Amino acid sequence: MVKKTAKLACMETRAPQKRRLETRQKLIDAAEAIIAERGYAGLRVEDVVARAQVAKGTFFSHFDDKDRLMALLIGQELERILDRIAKGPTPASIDEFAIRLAPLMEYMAQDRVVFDVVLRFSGAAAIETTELISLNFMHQVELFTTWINALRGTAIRTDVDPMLLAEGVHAFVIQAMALKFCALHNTNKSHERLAPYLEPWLAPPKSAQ
Amino acid sequence: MVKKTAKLACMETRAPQKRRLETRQKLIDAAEAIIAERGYAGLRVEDVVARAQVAKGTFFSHFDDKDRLMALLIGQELERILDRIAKGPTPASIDEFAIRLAPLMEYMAQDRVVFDVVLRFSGAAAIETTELISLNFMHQVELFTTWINALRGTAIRTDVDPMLLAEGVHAFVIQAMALKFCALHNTNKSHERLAPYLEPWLAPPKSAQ
Amino acid sequence: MVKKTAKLACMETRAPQKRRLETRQKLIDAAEAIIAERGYAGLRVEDVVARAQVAKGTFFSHFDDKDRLMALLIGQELERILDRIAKGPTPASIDEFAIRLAPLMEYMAQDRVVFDVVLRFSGAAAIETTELISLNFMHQVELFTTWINALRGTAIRTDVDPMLLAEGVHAFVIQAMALKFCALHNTNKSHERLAPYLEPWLAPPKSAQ
Amino acid sequence: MVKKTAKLACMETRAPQKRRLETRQKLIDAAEAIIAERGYAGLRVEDVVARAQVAKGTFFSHFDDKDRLMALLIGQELERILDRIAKGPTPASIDEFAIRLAPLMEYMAQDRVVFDVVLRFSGAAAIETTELISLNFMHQVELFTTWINALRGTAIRTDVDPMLLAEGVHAFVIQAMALKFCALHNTNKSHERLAPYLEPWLAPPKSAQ
DNA sequence: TATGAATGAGCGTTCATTCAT
DNA sequence: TATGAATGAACGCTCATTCAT
Repeated sequence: MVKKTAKLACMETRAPQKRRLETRQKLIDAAEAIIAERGYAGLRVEDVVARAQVAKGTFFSHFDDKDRLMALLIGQELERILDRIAKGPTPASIDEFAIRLAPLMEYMAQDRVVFDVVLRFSGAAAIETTELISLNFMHQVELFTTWINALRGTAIRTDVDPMLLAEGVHAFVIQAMALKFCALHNTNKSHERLAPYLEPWLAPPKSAQ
Repeated sequence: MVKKTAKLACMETRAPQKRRLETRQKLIDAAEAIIAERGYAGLRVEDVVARAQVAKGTFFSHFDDKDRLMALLIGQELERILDRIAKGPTPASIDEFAIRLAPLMEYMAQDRVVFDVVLRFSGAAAIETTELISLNFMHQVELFTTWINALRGTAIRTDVDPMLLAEGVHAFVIQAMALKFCALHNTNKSHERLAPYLEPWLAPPKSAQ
Repeated sequence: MVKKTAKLACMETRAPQKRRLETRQKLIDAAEAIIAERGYAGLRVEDVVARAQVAKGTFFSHFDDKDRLMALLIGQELERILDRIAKGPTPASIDEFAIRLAPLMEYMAQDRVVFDVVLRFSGAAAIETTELISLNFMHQVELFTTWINALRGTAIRTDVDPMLLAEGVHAFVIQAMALKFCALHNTNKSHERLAPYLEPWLAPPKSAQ
Repeated sequence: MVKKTAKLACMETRAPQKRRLETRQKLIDAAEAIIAERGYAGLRVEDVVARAQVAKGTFFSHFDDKDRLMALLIGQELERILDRIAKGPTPASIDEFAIRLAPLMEYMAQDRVVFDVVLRFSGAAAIETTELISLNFMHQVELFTTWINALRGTAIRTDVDPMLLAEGVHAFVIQAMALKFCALHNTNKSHERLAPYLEPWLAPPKSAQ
């Protein structure tokens, strides 16, 4: 799996030429079109290059890997979704918290392939922090922390560090996504899978045990 | 991908003959031996039948699929591990709770292949509840509930339904397993990934906010 | 392909028991039903025995071979068709001759499998004259000879032995059937493939060259 | 059975590169060598690629199918045989006509596999006229017509269109080939199977009935 | 840079036939 | 007799990736 001729990170590369960028975009466009038609699982390098009117080798001169392209595409989409969520109002309750996250979860759980890529690239492979998916995860925790701080003391408990709570939320999001693929817990709405856990996780303890 | 001559669920199938069961066991034994030697990723149908001294056609008359066999093997192993855990003493604290689950998590996270199969067969594909992995997940929740009930009122909060707590624990287990493949959260011990979340999740609320 | 324990032809076999005959008939019925549904190419031993509610081995205790069963089925059908043709009036012209043979040709050319079996069992394998298809071929030549004799001197030439002519006709029938599978000569009606050859073959020579 | 990524007929395919042609030839050569050693029935894809020192995938990127390769090989051989026949002198009699065709018939009837492939690819499957076997059949009729024209008026009748006669001859050739597999008519020499039919078919009518 | 031919290991499948019970 | 589990050799196919031009 290790690329033999990995480009050195420090290598001074002159600005990519216009033609190269165009080719890259053609490939991305082709891939997105195919995904729109056939889903992520239906994405095949062969089809991408055919659609982009480009040779197979060209693909691999632009993307190390098919998975790398997917990670890029998925990362972009995650950012778009998170942006849209961030632009909305801060949730006023825990329930709303869950609801606001629905689009993110829906997207991640839509497809086994997305799920796989998200997991793979959110972590291990992502030491180079250029990986969009990893960045997005950080953005998610940041957003959650903001929200938690806003509700802290009212709807949200104060006995746990907001950051840890945020990470926990993120964990629940991932888990709820994973459970999408698990019939045992499969209710229809993703936020309905999330909320039951969010409540005891975030709510302030009832006064008396 | 639909099996052409799938056996009808309602079909009168008389009990398999002794020889059939023996052959099945030979296949399973062969597969386990190969996995022990070369790991799950090194399992090849061709080797299994060679080792079991059985024809390839026989393999496919017993298991739909290589993945199906793996799901069976992994399911068995999960049961074995869970049994061992269940036989041990009830954990006395939340930390111990996490520690006791380590073997389960270690096994599930040992290998991407196991991880994949567990996820795939725990859920979607497992509408047929014959799937061992699904069953094992239920067993896990049962065990957790027992433990939670045992600690309820002392180490564990009483303001949340034990069953829901148990499901939450299971969710954290899965998530921690997933995070094994995620460098950002990758600490060495699996229970160390689990514990930070288990504490606020299970512990009784501190007396005053 | 040679059966190891072929039954000796001279073996005194007691009359088959009723149950055996019933099983045999169940198999034949099942096979015919499947052929009606899926064509000869779709006939699989597995399905036959399933439909007949009989074990696989039973099939082979009744028919040496799948092909043997097919030869039986096809032979029966050929006899039925030839009988129907023979019951009709003697053709009054060469064209009619061709037309009268259409049902036979249509049946034989309907399907590559039928074609194959007919060829195989009309000849080589058919040294045991019990083979229905071989017998049917003889019946065909007999019928043709009758017809040729009826028209001899009027519509049909007298300079060639009627028997040879009959064999030639049979040859043309087979050939026209074969040509069904050959696009170059593929006109719609089988008798239209036959007639052009029958005319110069059977017609009396025009008085003067 | 429909190829998933069948190349569109209209697709702009630039001329294949030299290397591709060489590989193709390697495959063909390997196949021919194997056939020479083990006969058509002994041709196995695995052996072909092994001998050609080429990957299995490569085979299928060159030929849809094992049968397709065979059709090519057989078509080539038929052309070679027909060329040799065409280079010889025009037959001087009907008997010679039959004799001259012997090599063609011998080749086609040598082997059930060849016979099958010839029939399958001469016809139905051969709508794409690229199929060599179909082309060869046309070439045969052309050659026969030339011969018939040469003998017309002396050894061959004038009351039937030469082209129709030629097609009839071709039909007889095919039929004689088919009858090779039919014991009832199985004389040793193929032209001896052909001649009896050729005589009344081609000869001028005797002066008086 | 771009090209596109080649790679290659293994999977899933087929199904008539055999044979021990 | 009937049973049905097992056989087994090959085929077709996949498709991301490599690499020489």
